[in-house]
Amino acid sequence: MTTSKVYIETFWQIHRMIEEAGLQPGDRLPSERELADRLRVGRSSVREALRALELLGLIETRRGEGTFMKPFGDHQLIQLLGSFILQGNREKRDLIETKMFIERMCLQLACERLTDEKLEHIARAEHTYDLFFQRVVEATDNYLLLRIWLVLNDFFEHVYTLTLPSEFYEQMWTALQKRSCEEATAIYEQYVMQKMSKAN
Amino acid sequence: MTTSKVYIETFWQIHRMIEEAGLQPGDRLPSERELADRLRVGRSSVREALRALELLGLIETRRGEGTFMKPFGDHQLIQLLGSFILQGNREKRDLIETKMFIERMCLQLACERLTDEKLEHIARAEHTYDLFFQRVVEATDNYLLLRIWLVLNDFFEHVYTLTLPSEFYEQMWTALQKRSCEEATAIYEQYVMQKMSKAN
DNA sequence: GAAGTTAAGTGGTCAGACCAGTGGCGACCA
DNA sequence: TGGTCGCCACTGGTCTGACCACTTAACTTC
Repeated sequence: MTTSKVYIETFWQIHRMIEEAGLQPGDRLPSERELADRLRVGRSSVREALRALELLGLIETRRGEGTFMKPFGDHQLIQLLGSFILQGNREKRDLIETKMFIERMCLQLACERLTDEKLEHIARAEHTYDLFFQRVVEATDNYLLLRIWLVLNDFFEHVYTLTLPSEFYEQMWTALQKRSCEEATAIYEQYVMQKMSKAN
Repeated sequence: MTTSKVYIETFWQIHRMIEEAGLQPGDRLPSERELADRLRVGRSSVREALRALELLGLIETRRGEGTFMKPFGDHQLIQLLGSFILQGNREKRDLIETKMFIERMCLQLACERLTDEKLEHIARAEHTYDLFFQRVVEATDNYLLLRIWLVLNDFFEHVYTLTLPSEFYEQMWTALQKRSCEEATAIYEQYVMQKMSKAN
């Protein structure tokens, strides 16, 4: 009311600055020190504002290089999911259930849309669950879905570590190569869902 | 995997602390200085982590008083995020595709878990798409899924208005009453997906 | 007992220092 | 000439200590 918080003010000023300068994805923002200087606020306030912009997915910071506009029209609605974090086992169950459902959904979509190029990309992925599956989700060509999955996976990693045998990755890749939705789903259920049901 | 940035680590540590202490809405968190002391990081890092939690709607800070758990149910973030949406066609496609997929997922889950009480609740819902479907999603008993759907729906409403004939609601309710996943899915595809494919 | 004062604690902000990466520029060498 | 190496300026990341504005509660005073 009386004095609005500086970092909020700064947030909007930077946001306006981005709009007025017409910054495009990949473009660089002024350095934190210069922003602080220009807006006549402390660097810490600038940083708190930048954190918000980062969380919203508008910018990306790279140490030693600078702050950049993030690629893709990245409406970060999904971050809202963060509000679910309020404690409890029930939320964990919900998280696992939702994540598995979405992953199966992605497998289906991937089978429909998979290009040879994307297939190659998946093949080259390391045999860790998150890296492998990220490429599968990318193959769906649905950026929103990717965002949702990334958030779910991020939370998931703080709860469990999922390691699967090499056969899983090999069989899954074979199924994807054949674009066989049924086969991919079956493999997923056999390995992942079985393992997660035991973990509960 | 390993996040080198302190403020991200701190974010998760505070989050864990909230969980383990079982903090409820309205409860107070330790002061910034105490958190910094306890987690052995600088106060500025604590503040950047708190900013993130605040943006996610988990906490609320009151100058001179402290930091408190926030009651959930706040839509303020959605409004904030709303100012960032620059709707491209690709994003629309992703939104519609994802929302429809999730709704079908919810139909499946609802058929598995639907209680008579929830069924009644659905029956009493008005015949508007969002109100009807919200109750369906609620019937899945998965709060995370509900959160995701609410966000998707919120944005969806800024793009389209979906009106369906009464038959849809009646047929759907009949299918749910029978707990028939196949039937419900078929009705969904017949009415919703058909209509949306034309809208594109 | 009530009103006013004080002191301690809290979030908000700033300035300055240092660390750790990045990248460009110039000196040096083959 | 062409390449390489190393220096240095600049960037984000972090910490510290200081001060302000505000709240609360204990204390003093009438």
